Amino acid sequence: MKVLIVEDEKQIAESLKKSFEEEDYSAKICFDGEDALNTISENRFDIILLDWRIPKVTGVEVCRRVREAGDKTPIILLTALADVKNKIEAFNVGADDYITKPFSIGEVLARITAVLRRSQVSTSSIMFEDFSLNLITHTLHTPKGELKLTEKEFELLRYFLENQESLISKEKLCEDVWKLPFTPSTNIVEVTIKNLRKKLEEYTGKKYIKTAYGEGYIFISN
Amino acid sequence: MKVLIVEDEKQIAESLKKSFEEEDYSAKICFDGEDALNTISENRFDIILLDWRIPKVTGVEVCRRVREAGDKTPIILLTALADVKNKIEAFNVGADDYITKPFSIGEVLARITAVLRRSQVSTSSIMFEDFSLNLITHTLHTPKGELKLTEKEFELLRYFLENQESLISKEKLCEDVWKLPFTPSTNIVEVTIKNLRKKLEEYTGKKYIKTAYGEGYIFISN
DNA sequence: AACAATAATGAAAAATTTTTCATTTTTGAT
DNA sequence: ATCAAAAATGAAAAATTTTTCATTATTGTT
Repeated sequence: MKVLIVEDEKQIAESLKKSFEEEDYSAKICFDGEDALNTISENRFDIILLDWRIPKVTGVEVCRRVREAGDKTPIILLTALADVKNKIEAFNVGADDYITKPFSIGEVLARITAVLRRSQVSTSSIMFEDFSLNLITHTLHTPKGELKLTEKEFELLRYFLENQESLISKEKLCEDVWKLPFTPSTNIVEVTIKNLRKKLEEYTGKKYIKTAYGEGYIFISN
Repeated sequence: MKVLIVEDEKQIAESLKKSFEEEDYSAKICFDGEDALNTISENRFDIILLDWRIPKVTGVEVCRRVREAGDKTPIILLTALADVKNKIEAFNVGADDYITKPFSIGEVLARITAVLRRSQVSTSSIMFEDFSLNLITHTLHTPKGELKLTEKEFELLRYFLENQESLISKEKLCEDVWKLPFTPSTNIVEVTIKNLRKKLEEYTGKKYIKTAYGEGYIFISN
């Protein structure tokens, strides 16, 4: 889980960061709106915590521009004022939630969970670079056309997309994708990875699944 | 498509009803909030158009109670005032959209389409009576437990759930579920229906798929 | 009641998917 | 460079799903 914290008050930012890291989230801090926009355009985050009053470009403006660019990363706006007008503006501008300062860490974590749950339920497909995976039809949409994946290939790819850029061991894949309680004596994972790789490369021309010798696999764009 | 119109101004209600019927929607009218609540609890609608100012129980209150009862039928609130406060209240109370009077029929139809599209995308499962079908995992959840359907069974059941209580010919099923352009020389439909019926009855004890001899099938609760 | 048309069914065949297995290739360490 | 461990691969086997087929049951009409 990658969180971006956009907040100019160093104390608050650092304390949020620390709390997230205790939850095993990786957190990055931006201190102004300009920095935030650059960071967001270059990185993928699972959620963005965005303070309303930040230097250079306001939080609302950042949010508006992110949405304008077609980016649907969940955004929670942080504000000092508990004003309904602000609330409306926040939602109008495309934010997913709105938290009033002062807040407790617990509250922030709860809201994040809620927002993520909502945004996951409401997406019927997962986008990644030049392709998307439709979760309803199990179809892979690529520039070269679309194809239906088999059950296992679909489940594996979805798992990778939900855990992008993190190292996943073969054992973990067995547990989470195949629901097997322990390390397999077989090589089902390798075989399914081979087949998925073939289809992905055939349709996108890219090699997304890297192997980390002796450790596992990583789904990454480059 | 079943629409419920809750509106005490007879002229508006009748004109909406007429327009819907031209679009091949079936429309029912309630003239007050009490009537609306009873009707909603006894019938299933695809969408509810709910006027804000209606006798006995207000539209907002109707909306609130419907949601409190766990009913997620899309609701569009109609109001004479274009006030942001009302807008917030509408959404707080669980409405899916908000239209200000006076409105054109075209506007209402457009909003309905938008709301339905959104609500379809965001539901990850379809509920029906005592079971639900998870669209992501293709799992049928029943009081007696859950089971994963095969692809074809899943697609057939989903099609039935999306076209509840309407007569569907075998040819239509072939076209829409199997994507075959013409009447089959085979009985794939019958066979898949048999298997789906077996699973449904085994897990719910009920016979949902009725056959209309010489005409087709109907998915209905009774 | 008899009949023809339509639908339901069990079981086999065909097709597809998943898993296993034997072999080759790649990797990192010595 | 050599070696052993790990991963990739092609192809076969096993399992599952989909479709076909032959037969039986049901329905509406006469």
